[in-house]
Amino acid sequence: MSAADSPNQTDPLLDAERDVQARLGDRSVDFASLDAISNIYRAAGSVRKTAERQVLSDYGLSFGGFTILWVLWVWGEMETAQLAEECSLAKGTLTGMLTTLEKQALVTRVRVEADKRRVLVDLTTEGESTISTVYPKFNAFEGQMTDGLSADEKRELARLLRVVIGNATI
Amino acid sequence: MSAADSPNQTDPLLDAERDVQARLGDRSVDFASLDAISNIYRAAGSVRKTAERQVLSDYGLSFGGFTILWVLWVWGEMETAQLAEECSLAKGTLTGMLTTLEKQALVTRVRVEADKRRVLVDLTTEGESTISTVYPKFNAFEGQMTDGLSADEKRELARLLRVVIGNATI
DNA sequence: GTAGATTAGTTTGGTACCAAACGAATAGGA
DNA sequence: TCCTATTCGTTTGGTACCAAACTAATCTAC
Repeated sequence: MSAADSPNQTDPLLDAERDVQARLGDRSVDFASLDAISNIYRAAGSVRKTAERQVLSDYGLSFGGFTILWVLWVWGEMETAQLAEECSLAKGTLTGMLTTLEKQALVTRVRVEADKRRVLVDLTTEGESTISTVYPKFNAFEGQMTDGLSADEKRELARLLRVVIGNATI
Repeated sequence: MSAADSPNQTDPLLDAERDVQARLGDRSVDFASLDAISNIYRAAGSVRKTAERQVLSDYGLSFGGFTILWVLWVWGEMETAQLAEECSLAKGTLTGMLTTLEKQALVTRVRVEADKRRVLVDLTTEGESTISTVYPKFNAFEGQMTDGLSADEKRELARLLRVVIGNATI
């Protein structure tokens, strides 16, 4: 616990809890849930920003663009709807991001002959070369972001988050 | 473990790992870090969307707007720079969001007389009333998102995430 | 075979978000 | 006392993102 490490200093976390409780008066606050959930955002935001600055900006990729390339790289060509689902994006958002990636010559869109409503998205040769260069760096970055955690702790973190993801996607 | 629960079904997580490994060939992949970090995004994204839909939309608040109100509510009036830092937002972003909240009559901006570069932001009476109504619902929602985790597991989740946050903000 | 419902992707309108450039105000030294 | 450097918040230009409206294609009943 960070508080135990420095017993003579004020713990900002406990300060925050005390201030929140003061605002809430006699109503009870579920601090365990509050801390867990709020740290999820903080972690996601700072890891994302750091990834874009340290890894992705060199290749002109946003975090979302990187995710799209990665999904296509691992699972192969895919229809728009499935790709949006896989990347957790609204389909309208994906349209715009694919246009960006198309301009960068990293992906192609091909209308399906048998059903002209559908569009197949795939990596170009350049897209494949980009993601296969970037991904090892990104994975190393992921290791750096989890530095200080044992392999078991990383797996435990992933497991606890899966519970939250399950609760949120219901 | 989810794989152990259903030994006769294919585990999508392991499928993904196998496919990623296939793309990487003989290069090694740090799957423990990959799963931990990628679940942070997934969790943050789905919790955020769910919060906006289930709790915040009733009050016309975005997630960012809610965070601003919450910080002001707990710690009181604050200068723009400090508020941006506290909310993990770029200062330019905060300017726009404060304009939105000002239009909604939830916050005020007052230029500091002694130093006219500075601006103090504070809740209006309506802003205070809004956040004190919304926050208990939001905290209940946080509990719902961590349903299935013991109090110890929630605290462990928060602790593991603090390590990641520390790594990212260096 | 065609009218109506459904489905797929795109467009639209709007907020959120960042980094960098900017302008006004202050501070600090010569 | 200026003159420069610094420090504020805002503006700018651009992407990302969502929900809802829209368009074209396909399917289903009849």
